[in-house]
Amino acid sequence: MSAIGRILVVDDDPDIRDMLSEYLGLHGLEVTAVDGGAAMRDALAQGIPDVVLLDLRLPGEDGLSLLRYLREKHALGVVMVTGAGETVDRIVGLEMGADDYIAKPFEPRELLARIKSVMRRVQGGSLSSIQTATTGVRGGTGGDRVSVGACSLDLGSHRLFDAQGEEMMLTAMEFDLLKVFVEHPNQVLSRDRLLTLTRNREWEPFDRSIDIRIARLRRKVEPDPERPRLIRTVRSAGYMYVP
Amino acid sequence: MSAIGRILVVDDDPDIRDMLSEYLGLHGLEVTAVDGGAAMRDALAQGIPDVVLLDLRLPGEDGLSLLRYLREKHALGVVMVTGAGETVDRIVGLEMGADDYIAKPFEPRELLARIKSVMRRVQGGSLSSIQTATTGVRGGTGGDRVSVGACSLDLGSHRLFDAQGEEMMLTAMEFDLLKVFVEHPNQVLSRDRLLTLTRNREWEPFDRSIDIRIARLRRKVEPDPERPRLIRTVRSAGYMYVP
DNA sequence: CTGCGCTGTTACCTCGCGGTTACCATCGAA
DNA sequence: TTCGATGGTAACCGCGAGGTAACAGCGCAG
Repeated sequence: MSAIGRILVVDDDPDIRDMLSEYLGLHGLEVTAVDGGAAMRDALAQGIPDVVLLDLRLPGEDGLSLLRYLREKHALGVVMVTGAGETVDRIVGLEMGADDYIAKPFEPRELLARIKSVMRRVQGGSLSSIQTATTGVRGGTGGDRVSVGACSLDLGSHRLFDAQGEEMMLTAMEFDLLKVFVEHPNQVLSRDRLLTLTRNREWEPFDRSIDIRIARLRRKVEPDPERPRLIRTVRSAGYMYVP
Repeated sequence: MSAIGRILVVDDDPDIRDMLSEYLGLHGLEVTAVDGGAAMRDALAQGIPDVVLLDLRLPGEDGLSLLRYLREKHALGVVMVTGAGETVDRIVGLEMGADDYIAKPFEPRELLARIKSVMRRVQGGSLSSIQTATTGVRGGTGGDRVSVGACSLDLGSHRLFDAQGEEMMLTAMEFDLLKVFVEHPNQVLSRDRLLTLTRNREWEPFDRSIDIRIARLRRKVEPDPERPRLIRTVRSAGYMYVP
């Protein structure tokens, strides 16, 4: 399953960084961990996470000023972490604009819950259709339906239906790949890009896995897999989806 | 005499909590009062009320985000309380999905009236009532009947009947899980989501409890438990109910 | 206290997904 | 045409996700 969000951990203790990276990673978050303000700015230059987990007490530039910096420059969620005796600062931190707060030593599960809560708030408006929190019972309809050639793809239920309405079973990998294509029509996507977009890994030369994935996907969505029209091969460049 | 309904008061002011507990209690409501978001979640883990009375201005996680949380996780009524000068937020609160709204300082009688109104709507209408199990028999509502494959599920009495009308015994856990599925058809539900929706706890990696629950439920509702069709496995994503 | 039923944990097994390898087809440049 | 480069895919295989049996712990009724 795709990552539920990206988090940047800022803490000077390497043990804590390792622990959090592993724990949060296992729970489906994409984690980056750095040790201080300078490294944080570098990381932000690489990409903006949904949430920053920020230690209040840091050598050098302290957490509050980093918080102020984040609030000025970026629109993201911030969860502050403070040492044991520093609960007094709670009000200060929150008034500064942190979205939530947790004191060391913390229960990993509680931290996760708070992060998720902030993440929901952050992702709520901007990002792509995460389950819109409708009031009451949701209608029985699945998510968005997208037509793919003669087939129809249900993004909510991960299901593909052919022209006759018969369901074709898709594996997780096939769905991810097809989804990427649907989201990037008429663009040549390199193998590298395809691997990144399906959150798999980096591509290395002579990696044929993408080709296999394409072949397997074509067998399911192309009317005539021998002569593919939907998912085109662009020689020495990659593949392209043309609706 | 039995309580006419259960209400959870979330307010950081102890005086207000005391006052409301007494006043609403005297008027036949079963009241629980807590001081913030964390305590609210704890209280919800104990049992789901009919209505939550939610202060908009709270230290820490503010009322709006709690409202969003409630709307995502539970089917219950929400009445927002705001401070004097905050009437501007009315629209925001209601658009967020609060069922009603009242401004401090309020007349207790008016508050009670609004709560009762929301409570009627919640208890009478489409919203569920898991809590009937613990509070004993609530008005003998005929309970909605939902068909699940060849079976039929009575949401009011927590009973499941097979094609021949024979009753199949369901444990509490099995009912909760099945109910969640019925309320979210054709959606892939992650293990994490399933656990929170059944009011259990957070999920941690390698937690197999959900799998066991699924297996046990399948044995009861699937015509052929070997080849499940109703409750489908979505590899590396979760499970999905397809009616 | 005792027995019982519910529920989570552990452990083991199974199976299918997805990647690697290998070989062939095809394309493009000489 | 020839030859290297590129892509298609058949076949194999390792591993990890998921099913579930068996056990343990717990709450509860008697």
